[in-house]
Amino acid sequence: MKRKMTLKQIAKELDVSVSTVSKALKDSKEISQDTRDKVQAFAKLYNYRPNNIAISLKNRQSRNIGVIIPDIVHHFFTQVISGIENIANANGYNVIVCLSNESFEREVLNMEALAQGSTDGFIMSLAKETQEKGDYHHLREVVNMGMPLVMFDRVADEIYCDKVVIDDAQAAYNAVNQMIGSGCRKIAIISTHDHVSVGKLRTLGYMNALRDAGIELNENLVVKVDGEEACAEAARKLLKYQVVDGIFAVNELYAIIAMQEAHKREFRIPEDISVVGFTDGILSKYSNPPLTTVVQHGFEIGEMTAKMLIDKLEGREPEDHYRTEVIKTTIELRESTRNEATTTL
Amino acid sequence: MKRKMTLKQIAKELDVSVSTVSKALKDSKEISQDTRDKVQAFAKLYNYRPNNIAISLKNRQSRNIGVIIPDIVHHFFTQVISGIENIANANGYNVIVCLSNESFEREVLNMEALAQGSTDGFIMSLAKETQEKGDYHHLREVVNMGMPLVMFDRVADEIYCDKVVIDDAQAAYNAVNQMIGSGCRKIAIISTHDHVSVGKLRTLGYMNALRDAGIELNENLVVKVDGEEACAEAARKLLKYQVVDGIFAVNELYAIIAMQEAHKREFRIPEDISVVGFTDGILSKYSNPPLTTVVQHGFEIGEMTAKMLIDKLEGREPEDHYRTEVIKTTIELRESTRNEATTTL
DNA sequence: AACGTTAACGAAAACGTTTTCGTGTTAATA
DNA sequence: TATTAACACGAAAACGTTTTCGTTAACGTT
Repeated sequence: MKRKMTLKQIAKELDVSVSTVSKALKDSKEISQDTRDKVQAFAKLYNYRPNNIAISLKNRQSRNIGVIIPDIVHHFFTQVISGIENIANANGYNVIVCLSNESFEREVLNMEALAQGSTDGFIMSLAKETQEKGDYHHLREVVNMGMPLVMFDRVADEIYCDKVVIDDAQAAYNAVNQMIGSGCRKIAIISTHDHVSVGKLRTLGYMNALRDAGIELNENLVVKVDGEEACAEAARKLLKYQVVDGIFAVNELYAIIAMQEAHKREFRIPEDISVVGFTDGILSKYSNPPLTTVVQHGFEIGEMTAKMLIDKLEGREPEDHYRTEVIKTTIELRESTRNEATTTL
Repeated sequence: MKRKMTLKQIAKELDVSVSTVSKALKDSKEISQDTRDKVQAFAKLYNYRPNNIAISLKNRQSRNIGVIIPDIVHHFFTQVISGIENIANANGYNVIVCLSNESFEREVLNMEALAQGSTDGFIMSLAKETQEKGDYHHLREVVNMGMPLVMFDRVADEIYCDKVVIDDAQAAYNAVNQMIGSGCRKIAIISTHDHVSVGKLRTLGYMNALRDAGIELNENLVVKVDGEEACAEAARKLLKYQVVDGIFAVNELYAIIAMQEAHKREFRIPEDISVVGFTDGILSKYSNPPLTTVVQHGFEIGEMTAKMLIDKLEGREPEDHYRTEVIKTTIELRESTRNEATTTL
């Protein structure tokens, strides 16, 4: 490993002091033009670059942003990372990505490791396990240390920090409302056994939409499942034993699976049954027929989290004041729904 | 921002020297049991953690791995990152992710920024622009500095470093061979205008498979496209003007698009036409019918790159000796092909 | 009494910066 | 000529560690 050029070496070579070199490189007028030129030329020649670590130590900041997410293979999270990276990069920050893999322990370990100087602040979405446990001591700790924290998507209400979320209930409401507008009356919802808000909120939006349209809630059309197989099974039952003319699924995958089951039973989509998903991903775009979905705008969420964090880091926002930004969802109308001239949201 | 506990503070509080504290915390027997206990208790009470940055500076290593990839929203890359993260984490390394967004400039900038102490080594896949330019000075630079570099997928042959790739030609050969085995004789290939090896190699494998099966190459069945629309157009022409009983696409998306076009023209899949894609992603699994694909095993590729890098970093591999690992691909047989009892590869 | 040994600790250097506060030299001013 | 101001630079501290090399005191050995 070749030694890297340092101020000290330059100083020695040019027979000046380290301070002089440092100042000369910053074009400080405390140093004569002559010396400045000499130093700069030498530095350029040997391709001198200041050592990030030394600067971090000196300034007590790393210019790194720690991102802790449950998992990276989901489209939504990659979009968020993309957005974060975009803003971070533009502001001279690097992004350190850690995966909790939905594990509480790894989430804690990762946070603790990064919190000791590696990172100036955190952006995170909670692991499922963490949500179930409801143990947020690690979050409290970093917040108490004065490290800015921005949570998104899966957030902990009881932690005081900046947050970026979508209005799940409203988004679900809009989606279901759209289905109603296109003539659906027997709309089923396929949701998850969420220990968390997300599933509940989306179900709530579903119910409100029905209520506001004067449609009575049929409990048989409200199903909660975990896993692909369970979803397929539930869809089969739904289609076999119930009268259904619309299915609203709380994620993309469940919607696709429901569509597949509908196909198998020879339902026509969207003529016989409309299907709407949540979280716009690549599946929705290329499924057959393409799926109408609620778009969460992960990229914008990522950008927003990064903006909020950097604002805190650079002192543009007061430390002790926390905001919760709600990012608007939209509906991407595709061919799995009958899209009359109803206003798109 | 509350000050973090440091050795110096502990020393002051307990009225001993910094060195004593440092040694006591490491349970050095140079220090009396008494003092050790006292120091450790105090440190625990105040939740002392050593500052990563200071340690990095001292040890001249960051325990960070820099990963530079063109883009993160593709399933393949997220799988690779997952694999990297998995191994890195297990070995006490963090992963810094930077996106080049296929831009040469950002790739260079990111590398240069990370190379100054932030990172002990790099794992990367080249941006398209970089490949077109063929300008690899930034890679040379980090290699010359003695920083380990591992390239994967889109690699630069002329750079001496560790590499992890798949055998594109062989994989394509196997895929096409599989189609031939199931009775296809008029097999088309939809490839990209790659300035790079990948497209060429896969086409080569396609040709070899035909040759070895004694099937004459029909140039009309070899199409190169860029972009989704172009692909759809090409598929339409293929299906309209040529006799085709199999389509091999060099990526997942093109395969799906080809299937859609085939559906529109009322071809039955796989009865009339077999379709095979490359790069197993979520689309393949949930398309209708599910798509037979060549699986690249991104997770394993990621794990391998991380292993190789860490081996170098920890001195388990000689600095000046470079390996190229070829990760085996497999074929995931699904319902877009007629899967006779031919050996799966 | 002189010497060596050991235990327990501290001082200081080092990692590579930045920044404050001198200090010596020269030139301008009173 | 004496004073001041400007200029050009260096020394040293600081960021938080780790590690080497003392140093001191107590004790045991001849």
